Amino acid sequence: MRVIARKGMAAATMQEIAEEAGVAKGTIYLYFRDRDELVEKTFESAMMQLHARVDAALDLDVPFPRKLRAMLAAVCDFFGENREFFRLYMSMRFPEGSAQQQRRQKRTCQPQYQTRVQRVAEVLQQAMERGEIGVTDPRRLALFIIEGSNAVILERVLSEPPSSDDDVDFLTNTILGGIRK
Amino acid sequence: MRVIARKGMAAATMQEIAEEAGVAKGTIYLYFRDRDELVEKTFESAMMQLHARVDAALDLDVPFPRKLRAMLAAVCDFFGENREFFRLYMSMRFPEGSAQQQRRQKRTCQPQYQTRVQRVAEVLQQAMERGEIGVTDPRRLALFIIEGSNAVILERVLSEPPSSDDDVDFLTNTILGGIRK
Amino acid sequence: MRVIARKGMAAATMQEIAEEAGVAKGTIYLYFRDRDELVEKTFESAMMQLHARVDAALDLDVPFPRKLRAMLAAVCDFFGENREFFRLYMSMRFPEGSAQQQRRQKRTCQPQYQTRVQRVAEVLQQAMERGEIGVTDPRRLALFIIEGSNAVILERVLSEPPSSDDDVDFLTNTILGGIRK
Amino acid sequence: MRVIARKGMAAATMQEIAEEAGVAKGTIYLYFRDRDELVEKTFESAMMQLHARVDAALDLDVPFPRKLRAMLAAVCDFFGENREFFRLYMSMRFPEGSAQQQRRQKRTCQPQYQTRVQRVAEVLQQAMERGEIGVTDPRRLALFIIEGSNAVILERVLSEPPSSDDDVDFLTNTILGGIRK
DNA sequence: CATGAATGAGAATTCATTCAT
DNA sequence: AATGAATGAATTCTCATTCAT
Repeated sequence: MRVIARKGMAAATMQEIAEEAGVAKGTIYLYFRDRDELVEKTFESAMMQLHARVDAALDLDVPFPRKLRAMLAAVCDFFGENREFFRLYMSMRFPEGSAQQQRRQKRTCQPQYQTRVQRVAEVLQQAMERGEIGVTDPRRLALFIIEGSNAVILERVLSEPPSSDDDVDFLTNTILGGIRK
Repeated sequence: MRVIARKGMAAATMQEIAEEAGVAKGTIYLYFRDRDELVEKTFESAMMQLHARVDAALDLDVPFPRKLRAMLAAVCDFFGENREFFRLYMSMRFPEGSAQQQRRQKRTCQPQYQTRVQRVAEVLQQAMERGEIGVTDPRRLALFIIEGSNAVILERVLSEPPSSDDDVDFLTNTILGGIRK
Repeated sequence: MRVIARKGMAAATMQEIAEEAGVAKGTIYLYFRDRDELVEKTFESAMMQLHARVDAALDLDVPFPRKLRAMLAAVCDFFGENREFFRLYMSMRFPEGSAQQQRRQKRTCQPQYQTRVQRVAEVLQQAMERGEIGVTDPRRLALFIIEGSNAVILERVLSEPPSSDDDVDFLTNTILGGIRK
Repeated sequence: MRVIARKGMAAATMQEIAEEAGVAKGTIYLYFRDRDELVEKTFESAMMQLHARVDAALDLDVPFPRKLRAMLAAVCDFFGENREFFRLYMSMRFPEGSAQQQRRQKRTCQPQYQTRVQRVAEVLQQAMERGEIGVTDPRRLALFIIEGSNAVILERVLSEPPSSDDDVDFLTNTILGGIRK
């Protein structure tokens, strides 16, 4: 995961991954059929961590605004602690490589992403049903919130040095209240 | 551009690009020094097209809400017409490859992206100064709007078949009014 | 000839030769069947110039020592004026490339070299017959004199800046008198 | 070394070298960074062998004429046993290829040649100081003897079949006594 | 189990040669 | 006659994968 995050999915070599892992190249093949499977499993494992934190926030039994804020904080923390993870995240959304590789990645990685979108959409749906927020398409809203937030969070996390402006406040307010005066 | 968009920046081979272009491999080298330059120039050219449309929308002399809607419509149309371009767009934001390649890509491609962010931020700033929208950090707001919108637009463009729900309406309303009831 | 001398036979490209000649690449093929023929003809032409000067010296009707000195002076002058020619000269002696290329080069270039050796050997033979020098194998002697002299001459010509020690004196004396005290 | 000697430094391909070595192309790159390093190391290794033999002859504690004869015999034997090595030897003196390659070759290969010249020059200098031979420029003399001898030795070694005339006698006598009657 | 040397398919790049203009 | 854009075979180099130890 560290190597793929650093070099990007396409440029990460088995040699470098083996070195970082402190094993020989051949050893990797005792645990993964081939490079593609390694990348796949790495994705899954990385996303699990993000999922776990986001789910914990979404499972809180609090009013929606606090739930939203908790989720944004979880994402913010996660990317802050795993500054290079974002590349895995991006690679996963838009698989590269041969048509076959792309099909395979899509099969295993997209579900991971879709799960996250779906989870957020469900929470939004509940909030709509409880009258906490206006009614609209929950799925599109989930996408909008997730990626809009990611962009803001990544901008800071990737900048050197990361400034401490409070993105969570900014995002919570913008999402809840919009920008109209 | 078609090949890079289809296979991803790292997986596109000179052979396939040549075939798609209907020329021989060697011919490409008459027009580009090497693979890196080809990718670079392809980026620039592709982003120019998007920039041109977005700028046209932002240059309209209309109230901010209509300007925002025009911009979203421009992006929506562009990605609808160039369904595979999005991958170029994503690759550009997070360059892959060797450290050297990454540095080079950062040097040439990031500015293209930053230009777009900056352009939107300026328009937002103006709207704030005119009292059309609430005052906040224009740059973060630009990032949030651009990537949140992209996510929604891409979701539809990439789905088969693209449904006709009006993303522009959805996005305009969500951005302007927020989701609070 | 200038390009081959500068870059070496293998590294000289048709493009660079064309540029130096001030014509287009295609034009060269109006005058030479292919690259091999160009190299061949270039060799011949270059050697002609050296031959002409050496022959003029060897044709002088003077005692052998003066003839030897005149020949050495001719070679010295020639390499001094054509500082890069030596590379052509070396390439010719030991053809490189595929077996086929080597055969072809050997066929056309070796005779040029052999002609020079033969010419010197004849003059030595005459000197032996006239009792001007001791009797020995004239062909081996010719080789020894030619290449021994070349080495000394090239050393100076290729050094920066060429010093003015008199190689012709040194060589004439060493060849005639040997090194025994 | 065999392939470079056969085809010449510039025309030897990695494929052919691999075949001759009985390994796959890729294997070569486990032992040499790139083609240039392979050529470099091959030079060094080849010259070491020649140096070792020549040095052994020059280190003998015998009068100069015997020392000279021993050196010539060493060279003669070496080229006789390594009939194709001469091409390496020649390539080394006059590097070909791009300006960059030439610079690199000059840096690594010329010293090998210069070492040999220097070694012979020192022995000549000693002989002069001991009054064994006439006083003259030892460096030029070394060049003259080395290359003159090489030419004679190669002529025989490269001819098919090698005749058995004694080059060592011929050379020793000519160098010591000159050709004057 | 672990290793890492060896493999060879595949990618980028070069350059002699052709041919329509 | 001259041109130079286009070609594609040939070459260097990389790296996922295998397998004998």
